[in-house]
Amino acid sequence: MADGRGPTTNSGESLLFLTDEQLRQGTEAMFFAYRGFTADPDRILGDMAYGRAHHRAVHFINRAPGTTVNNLLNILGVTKQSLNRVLRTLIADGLVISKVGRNDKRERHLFPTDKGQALEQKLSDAQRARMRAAFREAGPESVAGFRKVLEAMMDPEMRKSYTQLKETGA
Amino acid sequence: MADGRGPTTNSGESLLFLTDEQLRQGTEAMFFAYRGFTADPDRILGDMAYGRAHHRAVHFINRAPGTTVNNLLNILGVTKQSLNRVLRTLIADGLVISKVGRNDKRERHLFPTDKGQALEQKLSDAQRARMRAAFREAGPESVAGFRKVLEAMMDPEMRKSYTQLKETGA
DNA sequence: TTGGAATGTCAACAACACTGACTTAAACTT
DNA sequence: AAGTTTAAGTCAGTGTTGTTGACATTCCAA
Repeated sequence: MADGRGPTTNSGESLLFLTDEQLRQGTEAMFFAYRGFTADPDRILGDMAYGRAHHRAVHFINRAPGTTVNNLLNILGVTKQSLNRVLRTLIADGLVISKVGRNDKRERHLFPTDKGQALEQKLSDAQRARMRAAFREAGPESVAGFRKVLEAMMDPEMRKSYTQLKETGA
Repeated sequence: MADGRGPTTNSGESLLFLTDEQLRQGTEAMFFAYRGFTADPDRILGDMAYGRAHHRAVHFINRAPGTTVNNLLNILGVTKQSLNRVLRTLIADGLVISKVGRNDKRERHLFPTDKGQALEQKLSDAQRARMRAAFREAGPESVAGFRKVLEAMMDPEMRKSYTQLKETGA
């Protein structure tokens, strides 16, 4: 439908990469790739009593130790009730420690334990293995483009979180 | 850990894009971008009695009209019970029609109705608007890299489905 | 001291996935 | 013709993850 646009002269430069068909392929690529992206950690988590939400929490607590609950809430984009359920089990199982803030005692700062770090390592090893293979197959220029498009696809607030984390880890 | 690797001479060519830090950033980019990717359709679906699963089903039925239930099952990667729940409501609400196969009467072929096409259009318009903006911002070369990396990240079977669909729509 | 912010908890609920068991009908296979 | 396999659909139960809404606690700040 309204799709059969050939390589018409688009006022000078070719904008073929913006056709509906190209966009639809991009959509489907995101869908299928995200499935692959989560498949390996999901398989590991399936054997335990944990799920994807635990993985995400553990990941960002490892990435930014000492982060507050509220900060984590913003990064993960879920309700505090939802996060709290996950956090409770992680704390109870000794993967995460919650420390009362020194300056502001209302805040709780979250830290991974050795056990928590071990789990994160195990999960991200599996995930990174796939990404490493994909990066290697695609090459450095493709990886740069990959990152650029993904960044442009984020909500502005998420982009801010992403950039902050990026600068932290550099 | 084991992260402080500077720009060492990697036996000739630079493999900096494969460092743990780069891979972690790729992971987080996927996470944040996927959130943005699904945000717009989710907002629309939230007002109705439908969810993301309905979106996916409607999308692929529109994309490949006449597809069988089994085929859809493979594409979506869910159990038939899970798909059936979604399909039942879509058929009941007149968004999808199920036709008995002519050659093989055990099979059901799925087609979108006008109403189903309208919903798909509405959802994918929102999703494509964001992707179009991201593509435009990133540029054609980046888009090519984006697609290349995503393809490499898929499970082989998913990649097959993706390629098939791509050839169908071209 | 009153108001608001941060955190946490309880309860109820919905979406979406899963497993397992079973039925029906059609199509094959021996 | 009888038996097996395949495609689809159904019923029941369960688990994870998300949502609201209501409420308590603690602490900071006006």
